[in-house]
Amino acid sequence: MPADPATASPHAAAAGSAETAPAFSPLYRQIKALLVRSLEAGDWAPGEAIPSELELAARFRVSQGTVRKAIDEMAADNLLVRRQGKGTFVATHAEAQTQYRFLRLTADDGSAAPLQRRLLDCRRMRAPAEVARALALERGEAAVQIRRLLLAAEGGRLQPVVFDDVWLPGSLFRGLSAERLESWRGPMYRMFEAEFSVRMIRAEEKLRAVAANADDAALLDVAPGAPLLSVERLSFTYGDRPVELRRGLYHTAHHHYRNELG
Amino acid sequence: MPADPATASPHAAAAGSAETAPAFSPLYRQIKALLVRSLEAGDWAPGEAIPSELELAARFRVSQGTVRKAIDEMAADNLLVRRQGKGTFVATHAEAQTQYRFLRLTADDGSAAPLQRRLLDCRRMRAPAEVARALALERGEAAVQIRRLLLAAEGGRLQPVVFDDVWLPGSLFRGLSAERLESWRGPMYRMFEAEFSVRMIRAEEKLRAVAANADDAALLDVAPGAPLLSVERLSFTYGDRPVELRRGLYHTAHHHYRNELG
DNA sequence: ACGCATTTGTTCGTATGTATT
DNA sequence: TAATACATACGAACAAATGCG
Repeated sequence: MPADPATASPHAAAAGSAETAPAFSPLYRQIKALLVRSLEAGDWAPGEAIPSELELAARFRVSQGTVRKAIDEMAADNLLVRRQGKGTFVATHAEAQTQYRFLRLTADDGSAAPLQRRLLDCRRMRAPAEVARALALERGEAAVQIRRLLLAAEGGRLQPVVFDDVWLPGSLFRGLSAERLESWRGPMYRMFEAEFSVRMIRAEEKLRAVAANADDAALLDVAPGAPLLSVERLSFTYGDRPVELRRGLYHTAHHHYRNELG
Repeated sequence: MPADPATASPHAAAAGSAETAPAFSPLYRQIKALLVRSLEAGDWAPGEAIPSELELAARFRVSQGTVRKAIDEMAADNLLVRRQGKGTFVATHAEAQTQYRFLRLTADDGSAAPLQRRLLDCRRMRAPAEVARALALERGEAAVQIRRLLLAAEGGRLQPVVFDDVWLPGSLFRGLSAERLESWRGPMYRMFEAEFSVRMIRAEEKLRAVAANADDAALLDVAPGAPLLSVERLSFTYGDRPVELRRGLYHTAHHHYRNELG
């Protein structure tokens, strides 16, 4: 019989609490919870390999199969990436397949040319009420606002396609500045995890069609009133804590937002 | 040692073909392929239970664990639904959780009031070129066009929110008529699988913001030129065969399209 | 170039727990 | 209560991929 991995065996846990929602949790889920906590605590850096299944099994005093099932779920959650023969690695926003995991914009002609970035500004300020609410900040707490354009090369000319307005909790992103953003090569989310240890795990988006106002129209080089796709994104890190509010305006004349329904 | 489930053992299959893409496929994937073929052939109707894991294991001469892994993947693909203590069931577009599996429209206030349907017309005709291409039909082959509105009760009045323009292959939907659509209670996809044995497994959507033309504006009760969310959906059945092309126009003043990024 | 050790992937078998009827 | 079906957990063995000596 395996020793208990946490402070209570699954059966003791089941018998012990009689009122909470998850009154019982199978062993592999307890292992998963422990592993998630290790990820959260930064025990293993993004891109790094976690210990092998056998080692984890020994550490937790459970069978390899139980560890395997925990890791399976975490891989399905995009927290880990398995590579046969090599090991299991902490997921990153840097890898080829997941490079722009959260960007669903595609050119209508299917060309996968990466978009150019143009930073408009990056400022620290008190979070506006709406932002504070979304990010669960106190009234008047600091926030960072980033505004930028993404541009596509169309017929030789750079055309703006996306206007992003990003809000981050100031407390988590001390030292983030326009200069650091400018000098960073690679996806923004990669920078967040590498430089600020903030990992975007999951996001919820709300899409709607809106008419361009004068400012948006000027930025995106469209006529005022032109239809734009508004994408409001709330991104979460471990423990479903919201850590980014982003509002994107997409000019969808030659691009579209693709989605897969399963 | 288990007898081979198909006509060749995994190793024989691996040794046998030296040029095809999936030169080797693990046993549980071969089982999965067999089960998918059974679903496709209609061996078990939607909503019906498939044989138990132990029975399938005996039938295919493999262990229960191998069947289990095949079923696990099919459940992840939304082809099957597992229910502890009861059995494993063929997925349906009728169940509560999956009732409107493919409809991502949500009211801004979070109310989950179901939308009313209003059928505009249902006609058979030769498929237009664009539709024929999307559905892989021959030139001039028959198609069915359905047009309808979805309406929400807002402040006591019914307001149109979605205008759907649906195209189906005529050969698969013989006998589909406005009358049958009118009299059907429940999701359209549920009707398709129950009455025409066409199961929508998966879909790809392309979203963009467009300006309402005169006809759209009249149907959706908005001003001409108003921004609308265009959702172009291509739905697939088994074997990734396209069986529906749908273009929805969403009025997103009080509703939005929600999406989850993992 | 070859073989070996390591790590994940696959498959089997068995026992027991939990949910449903 | 008993039977059935899926869920969890263990253990063992071999296959496939990788990397190193």
